Amino acid sequence: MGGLHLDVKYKVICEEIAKNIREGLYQDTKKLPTEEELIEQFEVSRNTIRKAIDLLTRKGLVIPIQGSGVFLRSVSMDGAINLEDFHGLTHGFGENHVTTKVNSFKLIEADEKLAQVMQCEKGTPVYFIERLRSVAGVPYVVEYSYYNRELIPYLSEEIVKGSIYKYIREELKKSIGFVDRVITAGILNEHDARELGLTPGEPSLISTNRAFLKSGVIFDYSIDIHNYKETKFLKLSNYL
Amino acid sequence: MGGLHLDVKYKVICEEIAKNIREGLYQDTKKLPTEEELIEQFEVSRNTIRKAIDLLTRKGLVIPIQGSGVFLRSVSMDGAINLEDFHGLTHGFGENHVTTKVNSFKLIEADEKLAQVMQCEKGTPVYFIERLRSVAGVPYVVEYSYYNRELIPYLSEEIVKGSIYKYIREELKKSIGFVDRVITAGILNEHDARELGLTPGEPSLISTNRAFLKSGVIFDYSIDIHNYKETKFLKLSNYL
DNA sequence: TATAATTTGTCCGTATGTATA
DNA sequence: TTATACATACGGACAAATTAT
Repeated sequence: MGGLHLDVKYKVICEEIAKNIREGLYQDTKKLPTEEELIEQFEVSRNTIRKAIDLLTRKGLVIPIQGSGVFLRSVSMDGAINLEDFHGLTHGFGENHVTTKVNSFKLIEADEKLAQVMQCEKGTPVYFIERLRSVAGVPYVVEYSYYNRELIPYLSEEIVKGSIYKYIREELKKSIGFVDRVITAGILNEHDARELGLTPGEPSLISTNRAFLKSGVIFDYSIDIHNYKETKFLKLSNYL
Repeated sequence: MGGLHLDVKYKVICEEIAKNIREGLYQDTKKLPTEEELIEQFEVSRNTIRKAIDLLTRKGLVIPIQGSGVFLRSVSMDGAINLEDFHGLTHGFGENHVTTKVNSFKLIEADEKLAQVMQCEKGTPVYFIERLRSVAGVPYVVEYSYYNRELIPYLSEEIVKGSIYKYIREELKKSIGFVDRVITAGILNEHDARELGLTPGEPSLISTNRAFLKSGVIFDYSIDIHNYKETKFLKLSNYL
């Protein structure tokens, strides 16, 4: 799940509690055990428990209220993309439900404009991929992606058919550090409309993304044209 | 900043550093001083500095890289709504640039459907407000808002003309706890198109929001129909 | 209504690990 | 290899908000 270093205590505990939440373990009280109880349960310090809860909070699963407890944040996330906890479509919807049609897969050289947004040299070899991704058989998003080959040295039709992010994490063992996402609405052109089973001129929900490795370099630039009838972005924020 | 309890050390330090960033103090190195230096500068513990940096990271201003430093995250936020750090239009764009036209302002009773989304009793008195908000003279968003009068006991035409959130924070002295936001795209109807100076059938970028007080109750439910030609949502995420 | 108990929030200090330069 | 700089983890003390008595 992105962080990958699951050997870290607070992340393990976070995952464990998240699993408990999914399985409905806290449904009677609608809140987590107290910090004190979790400390005993996991045999770690208070700081570590608090870091785990902080992670759960940032993912939008719980909301701590001083003096009262850590409450489940019951929001229906089904069929929505949680912007706080997004690691690719397959991770969110399950590998079985997501099917991918590869419309284009080629190696190109970055022109001036692409080089600028990807913060690389002009002429850098870049994989260009166009994919139509469907969820449960329904066209969901047309993705236009660019991957810097100097950072992602090998991609194949096979990999591109599945989850590229999963490949980067699990095979290349590279850690994704952070992502910039700009969300807008636009008008479908003929090509994208046809792919999505919609009509040109209808709206689209667009996400333009730049993904960075932990070292701070951009390895992926992509433009996602979403089916506006199917896509919901979820943003669960806490006041800072 | 919303949290308001600026008497808390790490929030004060966060604001201080944010101000420094805005003023270009770290532009030469493009990174913050080391934790050690910040500890000396602010005369606090390492934990407190780290909490401040954590806040800055969550707001999307910096990105810490282990072994290297805390780097400025140079993303142009101009004209965009940063989903991580949003406390009302006026807060983001400046009070002078935002003008508000109140199209409707009345007290109603929550019907079954509204009561359900606002998690209140059917029949609860609720303020209904329709506003057109413009930025620098350009129509930006049509807002349909519902405020629970049992939580926000008084609203006037005057307040509604300005920033309601500011009023809640500064006059009512209530702390906003968290917000659920669902972002979708839709098709403009005749009314909203006219308000936004667009054409019916054109796209809209829609944000449907529920805002909670720290105690966990919903005080505001609103549907924002954004001018798709003007609005960009920004989501700067770190991998968790 | 007032008090005490419960529960999370802030802040301090220290030690050790890990990634980068 | 060494030094630097952030990450993880432990411990304790007190404050603040809520809940129960």
